Amino acid sequence: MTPQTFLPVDEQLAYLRKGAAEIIREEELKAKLEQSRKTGKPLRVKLGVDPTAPDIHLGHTVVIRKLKHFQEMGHTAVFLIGDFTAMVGDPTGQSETRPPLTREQVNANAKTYLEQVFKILDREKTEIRYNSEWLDKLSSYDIVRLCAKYRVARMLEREDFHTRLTNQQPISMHELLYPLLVAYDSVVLEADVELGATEQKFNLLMGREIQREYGKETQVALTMPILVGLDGSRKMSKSLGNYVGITESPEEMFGKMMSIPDELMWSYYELVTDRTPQEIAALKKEVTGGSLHPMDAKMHLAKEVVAGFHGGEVGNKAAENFQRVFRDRQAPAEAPIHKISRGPAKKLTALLVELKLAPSKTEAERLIKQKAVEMDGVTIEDPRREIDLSNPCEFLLRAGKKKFLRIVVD
RNA sequence: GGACGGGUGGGUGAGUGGCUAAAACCAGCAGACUGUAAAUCUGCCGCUCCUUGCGGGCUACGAAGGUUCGAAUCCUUCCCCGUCCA
Repeated sequence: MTPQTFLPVDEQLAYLRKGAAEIIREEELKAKLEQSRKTGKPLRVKLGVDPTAPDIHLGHTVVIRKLKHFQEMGHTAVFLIGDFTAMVGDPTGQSETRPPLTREQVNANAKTYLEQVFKILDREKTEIRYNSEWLDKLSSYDIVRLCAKYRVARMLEREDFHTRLTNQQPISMHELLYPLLVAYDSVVLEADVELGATEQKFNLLMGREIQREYGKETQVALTMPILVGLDGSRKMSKSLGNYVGITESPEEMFGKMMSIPDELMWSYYELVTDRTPQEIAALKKEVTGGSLHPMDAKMHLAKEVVAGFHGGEVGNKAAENFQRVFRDRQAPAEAPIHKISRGPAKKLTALLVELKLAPSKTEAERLIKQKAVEMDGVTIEDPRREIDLSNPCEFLLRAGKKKFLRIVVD
């Protein structure tokens, strides 16, 4: 590899620091950056992810985006798939032991994960590793030796273990192993920097200590804040349903972004866009000064996020569509089209379920009774309404605020 | 192994034989208002059928049996979780 030229350290640092919750220790990062600039050798930046779910959402992207920043600065992004540790289960922030995943689940998840990750990272420049590569090979002896390098009392200092202990909740032995294994990954990968969410702080710091124990240079721990979910209060997570999946359609994504509380948009600007801190500050000033409507500021945000995953053109379209539907209260320019073949008349309730606009007929009936269902802009009030499907036709069906479907009968 | 305590709808959690599809709260959904923000108000919030009715049926309170006209509630067995003692 040809020696690389890097931006001045201060410039790099300013960009890398953006949005970060904590850098431990910043002086070390600075020193490492200086060293790398001098030698032309990029830093190895580790981001470990456990493929515990098949889909990633905006919350996961915060830290991936930071890895991207390092990549943009010319450093080596090491994307570590914790295929082994996923089977152990990260106890971080868990109030209970996680059910372990099977190897098959983990592999399947890892695959879809990577596809999604490369919407952000540069595939060509990313080093992808799997920790089963080395963790699978550890002998019992190796594991005992690894365990010998850390003290129980210190392990139990962790907040999650501590609260579980005081709340008389169970902690399984293997959960104690998790932080050690993750730390060991850093030893093998010779990480200069490890990224993680704030809740990973303990694990990242542990990496430093274990690296030291194994005679390696210690990594810098850079933590990113947890992205708050759409509800504005709890962490973004799939199980809470307050998330934006990165494979979602532009319209859905846009709509979801617009539904976040106003105050939240600033942290979103910081954590899920590549805007510089100065730009964000300027924007914020405009809004507080009254020269920019908060909704417009939020629309910019939504547009950027959508554009990031679907392309700029699509972002603009999603914005236009949003204005059309919700500001001007018109039918969307392009609703997803659903074709159905001709047949006997069908009850609207059944149709709604079939089209997945309602989870059950009971629910569909409720929606109609609550005046939430429209056909071509006309509210349907009769839950017994039947839809004639005997002739080719086309209509726009709306269920609730957000769900539109253009039905084509042929 | 012993002694206790506990398992109720997405969550917390009431309910100790009929008035209970199961209080209350949270979450969720819809409508109004609006900027699909927040706040607020109203309604809904197991499934299904139709003649859409304060309608019928089915399923549901860890599991399986039993007692009873009737069980989330009583009995038996089992499973699971926690605490304390060893």
